[in-house]
Amino acid sequence: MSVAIVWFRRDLRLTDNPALEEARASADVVVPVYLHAPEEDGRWSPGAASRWWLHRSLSSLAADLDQRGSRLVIRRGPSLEALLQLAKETGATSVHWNRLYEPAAIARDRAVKSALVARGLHAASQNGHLLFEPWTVQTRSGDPYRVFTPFWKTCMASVDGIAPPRAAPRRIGGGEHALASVPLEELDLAPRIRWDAGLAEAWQPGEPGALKALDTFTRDALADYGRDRDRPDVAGTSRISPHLHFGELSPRQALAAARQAAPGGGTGADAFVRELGWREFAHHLLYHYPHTVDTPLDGRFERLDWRRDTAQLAAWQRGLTGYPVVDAGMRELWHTGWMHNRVRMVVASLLTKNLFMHWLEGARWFWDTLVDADLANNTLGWQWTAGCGADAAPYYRVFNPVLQAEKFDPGRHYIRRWIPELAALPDRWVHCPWAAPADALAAAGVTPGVTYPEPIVDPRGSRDDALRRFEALKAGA
DNA sequence: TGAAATGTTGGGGCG
DNA sequence: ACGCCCCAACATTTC
Repeated sequence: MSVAIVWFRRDLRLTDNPALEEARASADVVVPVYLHAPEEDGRWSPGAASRWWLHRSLSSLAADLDQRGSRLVIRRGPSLEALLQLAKETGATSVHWNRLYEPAAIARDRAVKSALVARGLHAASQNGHLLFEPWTVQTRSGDPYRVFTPFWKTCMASVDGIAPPRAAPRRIGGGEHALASVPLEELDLAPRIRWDAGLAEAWQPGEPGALKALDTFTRDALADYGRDRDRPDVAGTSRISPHLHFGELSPRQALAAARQAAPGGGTGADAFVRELGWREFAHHLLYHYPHTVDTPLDGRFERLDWRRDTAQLAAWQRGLTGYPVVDAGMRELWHTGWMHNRVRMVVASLLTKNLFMHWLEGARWFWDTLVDADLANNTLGWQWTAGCGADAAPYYRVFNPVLQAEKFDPGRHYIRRWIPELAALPDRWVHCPWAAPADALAAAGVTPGVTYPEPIVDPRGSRDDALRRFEALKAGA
């Protein structure tokens, strides 16, 4: 009886899982394993919200495997030692996994693969995480793309070659083993202090929840995605980002769902597929420019003297900046582990371009609080906003929180939901309470500086200030 | 996947 | 009927 190990990492699904399929095809018995080795992620080991999600997703995967006659083995790292030990215990002759693209994961996997091979084991990695692997997309001159549109155009030229997702196996078997497994609870992923009620209410981690989210989205929101995706007050987005991050869903499944719902394309489906493209682009950049996790791609930005102000940073983190749309976003993040992407850009712009604080401060906070925290997407997003990344927003692109709020939360529903202390203000002042006359504030029960903060910075002045600071970069180019 | 300043155009009020 | 002014709406430029 031949035995194959499937090493689950961030591909916590049974559908469209190439490593699982390959293992099943090549051996009589498949042993699924998850290895807990956060130290192997280096400085970007999962934050609190990610760990919360992982706990639940692993629990879900274990249940799904049980249903199919299999049984998940959980072990602690180091990964290589754990795999060798497991191979010894099971007599496995091969190890299969799906590739990751973070620098630390690439280095670890490379070392693991060569060590396994050196000990006579077969080690095989697959693509289960991307539509286009980073080294397959390049400019005419053979360089990586640094601008999204031409990158995506090149990708789309071969999009028809992407294989349709494969169905999950009905039965996997092999679960009768008596292999030791660390109880999930012992991994200490779930919070000890119960701050996670809001997360639990908002999300269903695991493959069934992922499929449900994708299905709900394609049914209810895909057609209007082009129009509604920028609206934080509307359920206009897919909310599949954490599912994609943990691989409870493959991008191929998302692509296929969009095409199935709108065979001819359609603006909603096209806009959605384009967003999948940004995810691809983020991974492309991270693969080719791994130093960007903590260093600006545009080297001139290393000279910038970002401000440090722990009180202001704390106000930003807690949703107490005095800008309703910013505070609404930061509170949505804290409460649900997620923030609408339009609002992410607004809060990031305020931090980096009005408060002029280092984008890494924001990246770290997002990393700890987002359930979809993803090194590729987070790095691209923050460098884009700060203006120091590939295809970045130019330094003079500063979001005006009031205008953005007017445009994308016209009904004030988003603000009223997350900033209840402003809910009674008339529409006119909800996005800019500092401009409201005293009697309107009093009537709404708002006392500036007491029930709701005064703005932490003056947007006009700080914008001009930031532009001056950035100007020095241009001069030194 | 900006905002603000500046420029242009065209309709309507009015003498 | 005409020119003038105002200004909203839109386009372009600049940061």
